[in-house]
Amino acid sequence: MRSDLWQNGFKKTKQREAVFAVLSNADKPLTAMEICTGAEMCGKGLWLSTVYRVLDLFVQKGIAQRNVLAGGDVATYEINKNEHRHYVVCTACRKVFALEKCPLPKTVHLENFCITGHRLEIYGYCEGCYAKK
Amino acid sequence: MRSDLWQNGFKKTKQREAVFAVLSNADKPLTAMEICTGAEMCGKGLWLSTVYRVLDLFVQKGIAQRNVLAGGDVATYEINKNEHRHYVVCTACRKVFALEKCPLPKTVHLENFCITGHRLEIYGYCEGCYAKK
DNA sequence: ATTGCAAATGCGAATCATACGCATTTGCAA
DNA sequence: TTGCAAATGCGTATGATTCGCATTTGCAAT
Repeated sequence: MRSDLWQNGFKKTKQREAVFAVLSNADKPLTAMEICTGAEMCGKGLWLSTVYRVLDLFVQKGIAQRNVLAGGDVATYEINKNEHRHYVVCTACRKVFALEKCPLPKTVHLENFCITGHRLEIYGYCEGCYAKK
Repeated sequence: MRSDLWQNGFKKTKQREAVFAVLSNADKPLTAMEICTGAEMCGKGLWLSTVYRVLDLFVQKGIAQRNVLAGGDVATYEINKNEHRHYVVCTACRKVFALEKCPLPKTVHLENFCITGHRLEIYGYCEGCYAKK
């Protein structure tokens, strides 16, 4: 775990560590609910509203990123690795796969706009769902 | 207005025409609420739940597309033009601008996945908001 | 035109994700 | 060890979206 994590002026708590741990071990973006049920809180419960608060903090501090995948209606969160990640979503079964590298050229530039990031999602049918058609 | 629109087996109603008209005249994706208040229903009110139902129908039939722009929590809808569109979002003031052309190379391909589309969003700061920092 | 009926809408209430409020608890600096 | 600001537990509020049902309406058949 990053040792500088808790030195940005905010307190180290079990809840925050738990949320961070779940996000760190995930290979895809997770919903607040998934984080809540997936968290190991040494036997004690972790409240959903706390998860949201922790996530808000992480997003604000740049530790995590929030987004809503295509067609979905719940937000998902992931650790903000500096190399950005993109996902492939099956519109039939809603499974999510990570893309290894960003297919976007590095040269993108815009007039009168300061680009800080981008979001790319590819959607379609995964092998299994395609077969079913 | 497309003349084949109402021949796909569903009824032509004032409400559907109104929603379609608003979406057609928009130059950016709109929320259900914006569509609701923007609709001209010859004096009569248009209910939000009806707007949602009409939008669901349009999405199902491929007439419109639904998405949730980065950082936001409400869905937006737009007419599904065959040439796809992408947007630039200012994370400070939440203004949305359309991108003229897709910067993604046409050659993107994936193993074991049938790509039907993609979604790209660029975010950052618009001129005004950048100046304020 | 009129009729009949399935489909669509008006309207309100339900649901679900997310935010908020406040009393209690907990890190951590002094 | 103590004090206090910050964080959490826990419940409730809010806002977007969906559902249910009685009424209305488009349209095919008469």
